[in-house]
Amino acid sequence: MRMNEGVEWALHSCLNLAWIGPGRAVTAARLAAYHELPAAYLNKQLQALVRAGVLTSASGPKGGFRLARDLDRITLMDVVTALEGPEEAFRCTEIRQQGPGAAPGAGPAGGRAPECAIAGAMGRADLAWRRELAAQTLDSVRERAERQAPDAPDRIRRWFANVA
Amino acid sequence: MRMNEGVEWALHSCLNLAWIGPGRAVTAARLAAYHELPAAYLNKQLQALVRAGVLTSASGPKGGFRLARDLDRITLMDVVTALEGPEEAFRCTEIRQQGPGAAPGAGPAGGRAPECAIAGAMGRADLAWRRELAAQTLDSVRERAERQAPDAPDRIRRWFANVA
DNA sequence: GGAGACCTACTCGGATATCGTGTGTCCGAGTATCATAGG
DNA sequence: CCTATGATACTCGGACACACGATATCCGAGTAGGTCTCC
Repeated sequence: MRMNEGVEWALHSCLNLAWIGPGRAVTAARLAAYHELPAAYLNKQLQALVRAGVLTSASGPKGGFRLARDLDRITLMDVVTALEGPEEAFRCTEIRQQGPGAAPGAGPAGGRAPECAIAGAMGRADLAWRRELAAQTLDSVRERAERQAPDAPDRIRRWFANVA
Repeated sequence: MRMNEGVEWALHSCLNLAWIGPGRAVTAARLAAYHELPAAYLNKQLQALVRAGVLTSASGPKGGFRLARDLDRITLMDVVTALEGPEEAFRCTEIRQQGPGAAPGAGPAGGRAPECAIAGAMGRADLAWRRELAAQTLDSVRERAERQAPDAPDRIRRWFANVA
């Protein structure tokens, strides 16, 4: 059970976009170059964020990506869901209703069987995870990052300004 | 990000083992047949549980698997960790320290850089997930399952008795 | 009749193929900019 | 000089390969029980 690597890339890119400022769009190539990532693949991840409404994109010269809203209105949950999909990690395949020993009354087609106790338990854990993800905004992450490296915003702003 | 399907199989098998009773060992083939699962592959998952100390195994005739301890001393966390490994889903690859814009002082080799704020935030979510997994014992799951299907224990016990 | 050794059948355990999803790459559609020509 | 038009370069967006891990399978090592033989 391994999370898509693009989640890390996307989160860093969102923070970088915020530090650069909403003034202008930044291309996927620039964002990728900053961390030496494959540009086309990062582009793919950013597309997913656009579909999810976290970023906006523009084609052509002076085009690129920019944040669709402020960091304090973007949660970790938004980014993870955009890239990993809405489904939870544990997928109940209802094997309890398969095989010779399955309960006769509650067939898969018959329906209205109460939720599998195992799926319910795993679902509670998943819910706790999502709750924590939704409780943390990218702005809170940015705040912690700046506390650890106060010079980061300036350094990043300057680097992107020079390259552009 | 999808969890190993074997987790579901293992959890159901543990519950079945508990309902059958600690009297005798059950082979992977029997456990698999009950849900029409590939026997050899289920065997592989059960092996992992043995390595983790959740089950014990015995070879030869009258061999098979049995619970290493009572259900109330086995948590969902035990099973998940046994099959998925101890690492968390989000792996920080430290891309913040890669590329031309990386902080000069805190190289990967230099070390003692404070934890990445993003990894920390994702880690908190992972911790909430694991905490919930560790808080739920298989016995509590069994209890809920029996409340939903009170006839399940008897039906299972009888099926395994007949086949054996 | 009893005990010991051998044989057999059965199970786990790990090494070996196959498949699917994530990872990475490429080319086309669309657009803002710039140069150019005409009024 | 100002405006309209076409060419151009640049960007995103989705279609196309590749790789690695999960899935599935198979065969060998080890063991308990049964059987046969010998005392």
